[in-house]
Amino acid sequence: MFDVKSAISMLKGKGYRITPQRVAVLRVLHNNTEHPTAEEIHRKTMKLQSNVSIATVYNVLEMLEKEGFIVVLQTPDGTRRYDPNTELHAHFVCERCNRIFDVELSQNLSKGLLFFVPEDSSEVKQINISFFGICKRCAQQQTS
Amino acid sequence: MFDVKSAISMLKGKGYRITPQRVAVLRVLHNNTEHPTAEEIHRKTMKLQSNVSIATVYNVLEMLEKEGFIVVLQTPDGTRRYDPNTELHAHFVCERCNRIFDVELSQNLSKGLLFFVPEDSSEVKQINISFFGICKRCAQQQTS
DNA sequence: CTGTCTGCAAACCATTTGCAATCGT
DNA sequence: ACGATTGCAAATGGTTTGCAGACAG
Repeated sequence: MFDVKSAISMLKGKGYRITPQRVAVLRVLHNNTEHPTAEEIHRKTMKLQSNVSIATVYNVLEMLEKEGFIVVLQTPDGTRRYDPNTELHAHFVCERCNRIFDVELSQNLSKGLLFFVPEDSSEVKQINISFFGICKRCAQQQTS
Repeated sequence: MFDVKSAISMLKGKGYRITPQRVAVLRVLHNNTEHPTAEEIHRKTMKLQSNVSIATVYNVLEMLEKEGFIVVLQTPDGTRRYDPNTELHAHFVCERCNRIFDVELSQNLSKGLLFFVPEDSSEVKQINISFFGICKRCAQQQTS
């Protein structure tokens, strides 16, 4: 998980301009374990910085992913969610409410997985492990 | 991997009508390891059955997923791809050309993964393991 | 100052939807 | 015959784009 101050100085070092919009998105994502959508990030960012457009949120998210500060998750409903935790871990994805929960993996299993990285591909940049099902909260509600 | 004839009889047993469109989509997906998009499936299906609309392809795919004959994969570019191989296996996803390649996992690792299925969620219906990177073919081409 | 970054609003495009006509059973 | 299924064409909605103005360095 990045630290806001050091993330800012790293971005500055790479030549990026430090705009209030970028800082606000960084602050929203910092320590965020909710796997928010772009729209949710936009809503929260506007509370810190009223003049932020959704287009800018997408711009900043794309930049943060490119620079390795966040990872992007595709959900079954076709939307994307953003995760500042870039360590190898798994997700449980609720197919009803589309929320995502973190699932910790053991060191052993993580290393075991890397063993299967296909060698004929140049480089594996990311690994995604997802369990799909219905979360506890949705399971308790009637199945309409 | 389903067999076309037994898939048809299973669907018939469940009360589904056996339309030429459904048979054609089943035939396109049978033994298909290309992880095609809906549009690719539509194109190939039309070669077997000229009167198939893209809406019907989506209908049939949704039904086949619901009945457990195929699994749906989300790609980084936001489109969906369809896989008739419902056994637990991993994928290598090329972030440049968006093609998907199968990666076999050992029995041991598969079982190890199941160990991490979160117990406080009612039921895990599917597990997805994906490696992201650049495939050999794309890596050989110049990086524009 | 200068070129990057932003906000706006339109464009994009995979997927979904509504409905009348068709066709499997 | 009857209701499930289809094709059509429009709608949907998350994401992207083009561009003029704003602003960080």
